[in-house]
Amino acid sequence: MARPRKFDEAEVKSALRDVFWKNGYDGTSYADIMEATGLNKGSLYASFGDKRALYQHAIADYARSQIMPGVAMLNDDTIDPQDRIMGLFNSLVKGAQTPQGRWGCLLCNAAIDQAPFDEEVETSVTNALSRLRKAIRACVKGTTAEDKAELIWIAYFGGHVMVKAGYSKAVLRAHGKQVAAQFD
Amino acid sequence: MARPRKFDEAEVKSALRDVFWKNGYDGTSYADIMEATGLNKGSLYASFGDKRALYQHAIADYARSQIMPGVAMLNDDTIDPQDRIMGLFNSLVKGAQTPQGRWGCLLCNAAIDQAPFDEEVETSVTNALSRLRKAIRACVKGTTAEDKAELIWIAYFGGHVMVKAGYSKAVLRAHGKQVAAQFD
DNA sequence: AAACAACTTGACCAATCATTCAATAAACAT
DNA sequence: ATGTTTATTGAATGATTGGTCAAGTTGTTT
Repeated sequence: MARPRKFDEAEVKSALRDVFWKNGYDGTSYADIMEATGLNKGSLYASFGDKRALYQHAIADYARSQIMPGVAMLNDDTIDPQDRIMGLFNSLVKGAQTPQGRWGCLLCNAAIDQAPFDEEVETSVTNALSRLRKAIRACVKGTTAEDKAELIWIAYFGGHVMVKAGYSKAVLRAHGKQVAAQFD
Repeated sequence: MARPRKFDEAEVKSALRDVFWKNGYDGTSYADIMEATGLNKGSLYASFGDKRALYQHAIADYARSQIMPGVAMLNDDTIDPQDRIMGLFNSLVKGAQTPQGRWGCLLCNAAIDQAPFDEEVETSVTNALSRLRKAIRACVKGTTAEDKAELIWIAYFGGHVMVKAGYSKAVLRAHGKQVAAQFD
Protein backbone atom coordinates (compact mmCIF):
# COMPACT_ATOMS: atom_id res chain seq x y z
CA MET A 1 0.00 0.00 0.00
CA ALA A 2 0.97 3.59 -0.53
CA ARG A 3 -0.64 6.97 -0.58
CA PRO A 4 -4.45 6.70 -0.58
CA ARG A 5 -6.76 8.82 -2.71
CA LYS A 6 -7.75 12.17 -1.33
CA PHE A 7 -11.22 12.22 -2.91
CA ASP A 8 -14.40 10.26 -2.38
CA GLU A 9 -15.15 8.21 -5.47
CA ALA A 10 -18.93 8.38 -5.05
CA GLU A 11 -18.83 12.17 -4.73
CA VAL A 12 -16.73 12.51 -7.85
CA LYS A 13 -19.08 10.28 -9.80
CA SER A 14 -22.12 12.26 -8.77
CA ALA A 15 -20.32 15.47 -9.72
CA LEU A 16 -19.55 13.94 -13.11
CA ARG A 17 -23.17 12.94 -13.49
CA ASP A 18 -24.36 16.47 -12.75
CA VAL A 19 -21.96 18.30 -14.99
CA PHE A 20 -22.67 16.09 -18.02
CA TRP A 21 -26.37 16.07 -17.19
CA LYS A 22 -26.47 19.83 -17.24
CA ASN A 23 -24.22 20.57 -20.20
CA GLY A 24 -24.23 17.49 -22.40
CA TYR A 25 -21.15 15.71 -23.64
CA ASP A 26 -19.87 18.25 -26.13
CA GLY A 27 -20.94 21.11 -23.93
CA THR A 28 -18.74 19.93 -21.08
CA SER A 29 -15.05 20.82 -21.15
CA TYR A 30 -12.27 19.59 -18.92
CA ALA A 31 -12.33 22.97 -17.23
CA ASP A 32 -15.97 22.31 -16.28
CA ILE A 33 -15.16 18.82 -15.11
CA MET A 34 -12.25 19.98 -12.98
CA GLU A 35 -14.39 22.64 -11.38
CA ALA A 36 -17.25 20.24 -10.73
CA THR A 37 -15.16 17.45 -9.27
CA GLY A 38 -12.43 19.48 -7.62
CA LEU A 39 -9.88 17.17 -9.21
CA ASN A 40 -7.43 18.11 -11.89
CA LYS A 41 -6.90 16.51 -15.25
CA GLY A 42 -4.08 14.20 -14.33
CA SER A 43 -5.97 12.65 -11.45
CA LEU A 44 -9.08 12.20 -13.55
CA TYR A 45 -7.14 10.43 -16.26
CA ALA A 46 -5.28 8.26 -13.79
CA SER A 47 -8.39 7.23 -11.87
CA PHE A 48 -11.14 7.09 -14.48
CA GLY A 49 -9.71 7.35 -17.97
CA ASP A 50 -10.49 9.73 -20.80
CA LYS A 51 -13.51 11.94 -21.36
CA ARG A 52 -15.60 9.16 -22.86
CA ALA A 53 -14.95 7.00 -19.81
CA LEU A 54 -15.96 9.89 -17.55
CA TYR A 55 -19.19 10.17 -19.49
CA GLN A 56 -19.89 6.48 -19.06
CA HIS A 57 -19.40 6.89 -15.33
CA ALA A 58 -21.90 9.74 -15.42
CA ILE A 59 -24.44 7.60 -17.24
CA ALA A 60 -23.96 4.72 -14.82
CA ASP A 61 -24.39 7.01 -11.84
CA TYR A 62 -27.51 8.51 -13.35
CA ALA A 63 -29.01 5.08 -13.90
CA ARG A 64 -28.17 4.10 -10.34
CA SER A 65 -29.37 7.24 -8.61
CA GLN A 66 -32.25 8.40 -10.82
CA ILE A 67 -33.61 5.43 -12.70
CA MET A 68 -33.24 2.53 -10.32
CA PRO A 69 -35.29 4.14 -7.52
CA GLY A 70 -38.09 4.59 -10.04
CA VAL A 71 -37.79 0.99 -11.10
CA ALA A 72 -37.90 -0.12 -7.47
CA MET A 73 -41.04 1.91 -6.90
CA LEU A 74 -42.67 0.46 -10.01
CA ASN A 75 -41.91 -3.01 -8.73
CA ASP A 76 -43.32 -2.35 -5.27
CA ASP A 77 -46.46 -4.50 -5.20
CA THR A 78 -47.70 -2.99 -1.98
CA ILE A 79 -48.76 0.01 -4.08
CA ASP A 80 -51.67 0.04 -6.51
CA PRO A 81 -50.24 -0.34 -10.05
CA GLN A 82 -51.95 2.79 -11.32
CA ASP A 83 -50.56 4.76 -8.41
CA ARG A 84 -47.06 3.56 -9.24
CA ILE A 85 -47.35 4.95 -12.76
CA MET A 86 -48.81 8.16 -11.40
CA GLY A 87 -45.91 8.32 -8.99
CA LEU A 88 -43.54 8.28 -11.93
CA PHE A 89 -45.28 11.19 -13.61
CA ASN A 90 -45.66 13.10 -10.39
CA SER A 91 -41.92 12.89 -9.92
CA LEU A 92 -41.56 14.29 -13.41
CA VAL A 93 -43.80 17.27 -12.60
CA LYS A 94 -42.12 17.84 -9.27
CA GLY A 95 -38.70 17.52 -10.82
CA ALA A 96 -39.51 20.10 -13.48
CA GLN A 97 -39.49 22.71 -10.72
CA THR A 98 -36.00 21.83 -9.52
CA PRO A 99 -32.77 22.83 -11.26
CA GLN A 100 -31.85 19.20 -11.88
CA GLY A 101 -35.28 18.50 -13.34
CA ARG A 102 -34.80 21.29 -15.84
CA TRP A 103 -31.75 19.44 -17.12
CA GLY A 104 -34.13 16.81 -18.44
CA CYS A 105 -33.06 13.19 -18.38
CA LEU A 106 -29.41 12.38 -18.88
CA LEU A 107 -30.30 9.18 -20.72
CA CYS A 108 -32.55 11.03 -23.16
CA ASN A 109 -29.90 13.64 -23.66
CA ALA A 110 -27.29 10.97 -24.26
CA ALA A 111 -29.62 9.15 -26.64
CA ILE A 112 -29.92 12.27 -28.70
CA ASP A 113 -26.46 13.71 -28.76
CA GLN A 114 -24.12 10.76 -28.33
CA ALA A 115 -25.83 7.42 -28.94
CA PRO A 116 -25.80 7.83 -32.73
CA PHE A 117 -22.03 8.19 -32.70
CA ASP A 118 -20.95 5.92 -29.86
CA GLU A 119 -22.05 2.33 -29.64
CA GLU A 120 -21.11 1.97 -25.98
CA VAL A 121 -23.26 4.93 -25.06
CA GLU A 122 -26.13 3.51 -27.07
CA THR A 123 -25.83 0.23 -25.18
CA SER A 124 -25.70 1.87 -21.75
CA VAL A 125 -28.66 4.07 -22.55
CA THR A 126 -30.90 1.39 -24.02
CA ASN A 127 -30.07 -0.95 -21.15
CA ALA A 128 -31.15 1.56 -18.54
CA LEU A 129 -34.20 2.67 -20.49
CA SER A 130 -35.31 -0.90 -21.06
CA ARG A 131 -35.21 -1.63 -17.37
CA LEU A 132 -37.73 1.12 -16.79
CA ARG A 133 -39.80 -0.10 -19.69
CA LYS A 134 -39.99 -3.57 -18.24
CA ALA A 135 -41.02 -2.21 -14.86
CA ILE A 136 -43.78 -0.17 -16.45
CA ARG A 137 -44.90 -3.18 -18.42
CA ALA A 138 -45.39 -5.12 -15.18
CA CYS A 139 -47.79 -2.47 -13.87
CA VAL A 140 -50.15 -2.65 -16.81
CA LYS A 141 -52.77 -5.36 -17.18
CA GLY A 142 -55.36 -6.24 -19.80
CA THR A 143 -55.53 -7.23 -23.42
CA THR A 144 -53.62 -4.27 -24.80
CA ALA A 145 -51.20 -4.10 -21.91
CA GLU A 146 -48.11 -4.27 -24.07
CA ASP A 147 -49.13 -1.34 -26.22
CA LYS A 148 -50.26 0.69 -23.25
CA ALA A 149 -46.96 0.16 -21.53
CA GLU A 150 -45.11 1.26 -24.65
CA LEU A 151 -47.09 4.46 -24.77
CA ILE A 152 -46.57 5.22 -21.11
CA TRP A 153 -42.88 4.55 -21.35
CA ILE A 154 -42.29 6.74 -24.35
CA ALA A 155 -44.58 9.42 -22.95
CA TYR A 156 -42.46 9.56 -19.84
CA PHE A 157 -39.36 10.39 -21.82
CA GLY A 158 -41.25 12.68 -24.13
CA GLY A 159 -42.21 14.61 -21.02
CA HIS A 160 -38.56 15.08 -20.17
CA VAL A 161 -37.93 16.54 -23.61
CA MET A 162 -40.76 19.00 -23.16
CA VAL A 163 -39.32 20.05 -19.83
CA LYS A 164 -36.05 20.82 -21.56
CA ALA A 165 -37.86 22.66 -24.31
CA GLY A 166 -39.18 24.96 -21.60
CA TYR A 167 -42.79 23.85 -21.29
CA SER A 168 -44.48 24.42 -18.00
CA LYS A 169 -45.95 22.37 -15.22
CA ALA A 170 -49.44 22.73 -16.68
CA VAL A 171 -48.51 20.88 -19.85
CA LEU A 172 -46.93 18.11 -17.85
CA ARG A 173 -49.92 17.80 -15.56
CA ALA A 174 -52.37 17.37 -18.43
CA HIS A 175 -49.93 14.87 -19.83
CA GLY A 176 -49.82 12.83 -16.63
CA LYS A 177 -53.59 12.96 -16.28
CA GLN A 178 -54.06 11.38 -19.66
CA VAL A 179 -51.49 8.72 -18.93
CA ALA A 180 -53.53 7.80 -15.89
CA ALA A 181 -56.59 7.53 -18.09
CA GLN A 182 -54.92 4.60 -19.82
CA PHE A 183 -56.06 2.58 -16.85
CA ASP A 184 -59.78 3.19 -17.35
CA MET B 1 -26.05 45.68 -59.03
CA ALA B 2 -22.89 43.70 -59.20
CA ARG B 3 -21.78 40.12 -59.16
CA PRO B 4 -24.66 37.77 -58.28
CA ARG B 5 -24.35 34.85 -55.87
CA LYS B 6 -23.10 31.60 -57.28
CA PHE B 7 -25.14 29.38 -54.94
CA ASP B 8 -28.82 28.63 -54.54
CA GLU B 9 -30.01 29.92 -51.19
CA ALA B 10 -32.63 27.20 -50.73
CA GLU B 11 -30.10 24.46 -51.39
CA VAL B 12 -27.67 25.91 -48.90
CA LYS B 13 -30.36 26.14 -46.26
CA SER B 14 -31.40 22.56 -46.73
CA ALA B 15 -27.77 21.50 -46.52
CA LEU B 16 -27.47 23.45 -43.28
CA ARG B 17 -30.61 21.77 -41.97
CA ASP B 18 -29.23 18.32 -42.73
CA VAL B 19 -25.79 18.81 -41.29
CA PHE B 20 -27.09 20.23 -37.99
CA TRP B 21 -29.89 17.68 -37.93
CA LYS B 22 -27.41 14.86 -38.19
CA ASN B 23 -24.65 16.12 -35.91
CA GLY B 24 -26.24 18.56 -33.49
CA TYR B 25 -24.99 22.08 -32.86
CA ASP B 26 -21.79 21.32 -30.97
CA GLY B 27 -21.13 18.28 -33.11
CA THR B 28 -21.03 20.36 -36.27
CA SER B 29 -17.83 22.21 -37.12
CA TYR B 30 -17.22 24.79 -39.81
CA ALA B 31 -15.36 22.11 -41.72
CA ASP B 32 -18.56 20.05 -41.74
CA ILE B 33 -20.64 23.03 -42.77
CA MET B 34 -18.31 23.96 -45.60
CA GLU B 35 -18.37 20.42 -46.91
CA ALA B 36 -22.14 20.18 -46.65
CA THR B 37 -22.89 23.49 -48.30
CA GLY B 38 -19.98 23.70 -50.71
CA LEU B 39 -19.40 27.27 -49.55
CA ASN B 40 -16.46 28.49 -47.58
CA LYS B 41 -16.44 30.38 -44.34
CA GLY B 42 -16.21 33.87 -45.70
CA SER B 43 -19.24 33.41 -47.92
CA LEU B 44 -21.23 31.85 -45.12
CA TYR B 45 -20.46 34.71 -42.78
CA ALA B 46 -21.20 37.32 -45.41
CA SER B 47 -24.49 35.76 -46.44
CA PHE B 48 -25.90 34.25 -43.28
CA GLY B 49 -23.92 35.37 -40.24
CA ASP B 50 -22.21 33.37 -37.52
CA LYS B 51 -22.69 29.75 -36.51
CA ARG B 52 -25.68 30.51 -34.31
CA ALA B 53 -27.39 32.25 -37.22
CA LEU B 54 -26.67 29.25 -39.44
CA TYR B 55 -28.30 27.06 -36.83
CA GLN B 56 -31.36 29.25 -36.75
CA HIS B 57 -31.63 28.93 -40.52
CA ALA B 58 -31.44 25.16 -40.12
CA ILE B 59 -34.24 25.19 -37.56
CA ALA B 60 -36.39 27.40 -39.75
CA ASP B 61 -35.86 25.16 -42.75
CA TYR B 62 -36.67 22.09 -40.70
CA ALA B 63 -39.91 23.65 -39.51
CA ARG B 64 -40.80 24.61 -43.05
CA SER B 65 -39.94 21.33 -44.73
CA GLN B 66 -40.67 18.75 -42.05
CA ILE B 67 -43.18 20.18 -39.60
CA MET B 68 -45.43 22.33 -41.74
CA PRO B 69 -46.45 19.51 -44.10
CA GLY B 70 -47.52 17.54 -41.05
CA VAL B 71 -49.48 20.48 -39.75
CA ALA B 72 -51.18 20.89 -43.12
CA MET B 73 -52.15 17.24 -43.13
CA LEU B 74 -53.52 17.49 -39.60
CA ASN B 75 -55.63 20.44 -40.67
CA ASP B 76 -57.01 18.71 -43.74
CA ASP B 77 -60.65 18.17 -42.86
CA THR B 78 -61.29 15.92 -45.85
CA ILE B 79 -59.50 13.20 -43.85
CA ASP B 80 -60.94 11.45 -40.81
CA PRO B 81 -59.36 12.99 -37.68
CA GLN B 82 -58.16 9.67 -36.35
CA ASP B 83 -56.54 8.89 -39.68
CA ARG B 84 -54.72 12.19 -39.59
CA ILE B 85 -53.14 11.30 -36.25
CA MET B 86 -52.32 7.84 -37.51
CA GLY B 87 -50.73 9.44 -40.54
CA LEU B 88 -48.41 11.34 -38.26
CA PHE B 89 -47.28 8.19 -36.49
CA ASN B 90 -47.02 6.23 -39.70
CA SER B 91 -44.66 8.86 -41.01
CA LEU B 92 -42.62 8.41 -37.84
CA VAL B 93 -42.38 4.65 -38.37
CA LYS B 94 -41.61 5.05 -42.04
CA GLY B 95 -39.06 7.74 -41.32
CA ALA B 96 -37.26 5.55 -38.81
CA GLN B 97 -36.13 3.40 -41.70
CA THR B 98 -34.55 6.26 -43.62
CA PRO B 99 -31.20 7.86 -42.78
CA GLN B 100 -32.85 11.20 -42.06
CA GLY B 101 -35.39 9.55 -39.78
CA ARG B 102 -32.60 8.07 -37.71
CA TRP B 103 -31.40 11.60 -37.05
CA GLY B 104 -34.54 12.04 -34.96
CA CYS B 105 -36.25 15.41 -34.96
CA LEU B 106 -34.12 18.50 -35.26
CA LEU B 107 -36.47 20.43 -32.97
CA CYS B 108 -36.23 17.78 -30.26
CA ASN B 109 -32.49 17.69 -30.62
CA ALA B 110 -32.33 21.47 -30.41
CA ALA B 111 -34.63 21.45 -27.38
CA ILE B 112 -32.25 19.16 -25.61
CA ASP B 113 -28.83 20.44 -26.51
CA GLN B 114 -29.30 24.14 -27.19
CA ALA B 115 -32.61 25.49 -25.87
CA PRO B 116 -31.40 25.58 -22.25
CA PHE B 117 -28.53 27.84 -23.22
CA ASP B 118 -29.99 29.96 -26.01
CA GLU B 119 -33.23 31.83 -25.63
CA GLU B 120 -33.67 32.39 -29.36
CA VAL B 121 -33.38 28.69 -30.02
CA GLU B 122 -35.88 27.98 -27.27
CA THR B 123 -38.32 30.40 -28.87
CA SER B 124 -37.94 28.97 -32.37
CA VAL B 125 -38.33 25.45 -31.10
CA THR B 126 -41.38 26.04 -28.91
CA ASN B 127 -43.04 28.04 -31.68
CA ALA B 128 -42.72 25.24 -34.17
CA LEU B 129 -43.64 22.54 -31.67
CA SER B 130 -46.68 24.46 -30.53
CA ARG B 131 -47.97 24.72 -34.05
CA LEU B 132 -48.02 20.96 -34.27
CA ARG B 133 -49.61 20.73 -30.86
CA LYS B 134 -52.42 23.01 -31.89
CA ALA B 135 -53.04 21.00 -35.05
CA ILE B 136 -53.21 17.79 -33.06
CA ARG B 137 -55.55 19.45 -30.60
CA ALA B 138 -57.97 20.23 -33.42
CA CYS B 139 -58.18 16.56 -34.38
CA VAL B 140 -59.26 15.38 -30.96
CA LYS B 141 -62.83 15.65 -29.71
CA GLY B 142 -64.60 14.81 -26.48
CA THR B 143 -64.54 15.77 -22.84
CA THR B 144 -60.89 15.00 -22.23
CA ALA B 145 -59.77 16.20 -25.63
CA GLU B 146 -57.21 18.62 -24.27
CA ASP B 147 -55.43 15.99 -22.21
CA LYS B 148 -55.55 13.44 -25.00
CA ALA B 149 -54.02 15.89 -27.41
CA GLU B 150 -51.24 16.63 -24.93
CA LEU B 151 -50.45 12.95 -24.64
CA ILE B 152 -50.42 12.40 -28.39
CA TRP B 153 -48.25 15.41 -28.97
CA ILE B 154 -45.65 14.48 -26.39
CA ALA B 155 -45.77 10.84 -27.44
CA TYR B 156 -44.92 11.86 -30.98
CA PHE B 157 -41.72 13.53 -29.86
CA GLY B 158 -40.95 10.80 -27.37
CA GLY B 159 -41.07 8.44 -30.33
CA HIS B 160 -38.41 10.49 -32.08
CA VAL B 161 -36.17 10.19 -29.05
CA MET B 162 -36.58 6.44 -29.02
CA VAL B 163 -35.65 6.31 -32.67
CA LYS B 164 -32.44 8.12 -31.86
CA ALA B 165 -31.82 5.82 -28.95
CA GLY B 166 -31.84 3.01 -31.46
CA TYR B 167 -35.17 1.35 -30.83
CA SER B 168 -36.76 -0.52 -33.66
CA LYS B 169 -39.83 -0.27 -35.80
CA ALA B 170 -41.67 -2.76 -33.59
CA VAL B 171 -41.53 -0.46 -30.58
CA LEU B 172 -42.77 2.42 -32.64
CA ARG B 173 -45.61 0.43 -34.12
CA ALA B 174 -46.93 -0.64 -30.71
CA HIS B 175 -46.58 2.96 -29.72
CA GLY B 176 -48.65 4.24 -32.64
CA LYS B 177 -51.27 1.57 -32.11
CA GLN B 178 -51.88 2.71 -28.57
CA VAL B 179 -52.03 6.33 -29.63
CA ALA B 180 -54.80 5.34 -32.02
CA ALA B 181 -56.62 3.70 -29.12
CA GLN B 182 -56.99 7.15 -27.59
CA PHE B 183 -59.88 7.59 -29.99
CA ASP B 184 -61.96 4.71 -28.65
C1' DA C 1 -14.11 49.52 -72.51
C1' DA C 2 -13.80 51.00 -68.07
C1' DA C 3 -15.22 51.47 -63.56
C1' DC C 4 -17.69 49.66 -59.93
C1' DA C 5 -19.78 46.62 -56.53
C1' DA C 6 -20.55 42.36 -54.66
C1' DC C 7 -18.94 37.69 -54.05
C1' DT C 8 -15.28 34.27 -53.20
C1' DT C 9 -11.08 32.72 -51.53
C1' DG C 10 -7.60 30.96 -48.38
C1' DA C 11 -4.33 32.37 -45.25
C1' DC C 12 -4.36 33.90 -40.60
C1' DC C 13 -5.74 34.62 -35.60
C1' DA C 14 -6.43 33.91 -30.79
C1' DA C 15 -8.77 30.80 -27.95
C1' DT C 16 -9.95 26.42 -26.51
C1' DC C 17 -9.99 21.60 -26.92
C1' DA C 18 -8.55 16.82 -24.93
C1' DT C 19 -4.47 14.69 -23.63
C1' DT C 20 0.31 13.70 -21.83
C1' DC C 21 4.05 13.66 -18.67
C1' DA C 22 7.94 14.81 -15.78
C1' DA C 23 8.28 16.62 -11.37
C1' DT C 24 6.50 16.94 -6.68
C1' DA C 25 4.10 15.52 -2.55
C1' DA C 26 2.15 12.34 0.61
C1' DA C 27 1.23 8.14 3.10
C1' DC C 28 2.23 3.46 4.12
C1' DA C 29 5.70 -0.53 5.17
C1' DT C 30 9.84 -1.68 6.98
C1' DA D 1 13.90 7.27 9.92
C1' DT D 2 14.03 5.68 5.28
C1' DG D 3 12.59 3.87 1.09
C1' DT D 4 8.88 2.71 -1.87
C1' DT D 5 4.69 3.36 -4.05
C1' DT D 6 1.08 5.89 -5.39
C1' DA D 7 -1.54 10.35 -6.02
C1' DT D 8 -1.39 14.95 -7.42
C1' DT D 9 0.08 18.87 -9.87
C1' DG D 10 0.51 22.18 -13.60
C1' DA D 11 3.06 23.30 -17.51
C1' DA D 12 3.39 21.97 -22.29
C1' DT D 13 1.46 19.63 -26.54
C1' DG D 14 -0.61 19.54 -31.05
C1' DA D 15 -4.98 19.60 -33.02
C1' DT D 16 -9.13 21.97 -33.75
C1' DT D 17 -12.34 25.46 -32.70
C1' DG D 18 -15.15 29.72 -34.42
C1' DG D 19 -14.16 33.89 -36.54
C1' DT D 20 -11.65 37.75 -39.45
C1' DC D 21 -9.77 40.01 -43.34
C1' DA D 22 -7.17 41.68 -47.25
C1' DA D 23 -6.57 40.32 -51.83
C1' DG D 24 -8.32 38.53 -55.96
C1' DT D 25 -12.32 37.38 -59.07
C1' DT D 26 -16.50 37.99 -61.61
C1' DG D 27 -20.52 39.94 -63.41
C1' DT D 28 -23.15 44.31 -64.17
C1' DT D 29 -23.68 48.99 -65.42
C1' DT D 30 -22.63 53.03 -67.80
